[in-house]
Amino acid sequence: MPEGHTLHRLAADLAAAYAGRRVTSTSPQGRFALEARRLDGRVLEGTEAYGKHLFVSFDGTEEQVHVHLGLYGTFLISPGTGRPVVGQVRWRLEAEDTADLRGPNACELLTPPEVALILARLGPDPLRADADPDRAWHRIHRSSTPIAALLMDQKVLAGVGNVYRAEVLFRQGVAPMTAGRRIPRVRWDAIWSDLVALMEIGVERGRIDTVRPEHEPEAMGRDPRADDHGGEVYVYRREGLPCLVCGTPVRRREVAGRNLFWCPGCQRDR
DNA sequence: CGGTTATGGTCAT
DNA sequence: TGACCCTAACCGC
Repeated sequence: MPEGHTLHRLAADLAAAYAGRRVTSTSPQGRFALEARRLDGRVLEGTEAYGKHLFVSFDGTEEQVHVHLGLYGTFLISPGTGRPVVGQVRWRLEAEDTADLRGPNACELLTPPEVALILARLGPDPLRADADPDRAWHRIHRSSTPIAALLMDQKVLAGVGNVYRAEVLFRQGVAPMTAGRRIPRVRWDAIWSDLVALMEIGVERGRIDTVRPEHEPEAMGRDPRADDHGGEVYVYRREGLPCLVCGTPVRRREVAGRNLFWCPGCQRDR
C-alpha cells in the first residue's frame, strides 16, 4: 500500500480522529512499549507527512513518533475502543477510535535534531505545498543515472514509489533507462506536475489510479489476467499484457532493485 | 503448509 | 550487490 499518498492520507485521517484529544498509547506487541507508555494519556497535537515518513507530535514533549511503513506496514483506524488485539500490533492509539500500526519499518520516538536529520535527506515531496521541484531538477539534470532509478531515490524525490515511477514515465512517454541528464527541462516539468496531480488523486481515493478516461477499457471491463492491486494502472504489474494505448506487450525489468514495468511502444527516447 | 511476493529502506561488503 | 528487517496475502502441493 504505502507510497507517499498513503502517508499523507494517513496523516490527515489520524489528525481527524485524534488531534486535540487525549489518547491511550500502548504497544500490544511490546516492541514499542517503553515509548508508548511515555506518551500514554497525552493530548495528540498533530501529524505531518514528508514523503513516505509520518511524524506524530504530542503536547508537552518535543519528541515525535516517527513511523515508516516500509513495504507492508499498515496503520488502520477503526471505530470504537477496547477491541481485541489481532496479530502483531506495534502501536495502538485509542480515543474514540482505535488505530493499529502493524509491520512498520520504523516506529520510534525521536528528538527534534533526529527528525531534522531525516528531513534533511529527503528531496521535494510532490504532495507538499512547500516542495521545490528545482531541487530535484538540480540532481536529475546532471546525473547519468536512469530516470527510472532517480525517481525512486528519496534524496531526489520524496514519496514516489514503484507504482508512481512506472506510471508517470508511461504517461509522459519517457523511456525508463534515459539518463537524467538527457531529460529536457520541459519534460521534467511535465513529470513533476503529473506526479502532483496523480498523487493528489491517490490521497483522495486512497488508491493509485493513473489511467486517463479515454483509455479506460470500460466496454470489456478490466483484463482478467491483470492482477488486482487496488487501482487502475497502465503498466504496473502488467507484464506481457497488451498496452492499453498501443497494444504492445508490457515489459518488465529490474531497475534500482525493484521491478520496473514499461511499454516499449509508447516510451521511447526522444 | 511451505514458498513466494509485495506500493521500502538500511547496513555491510 | 546482497542480507536482512517487518507482516500478510496468495499460490501450488
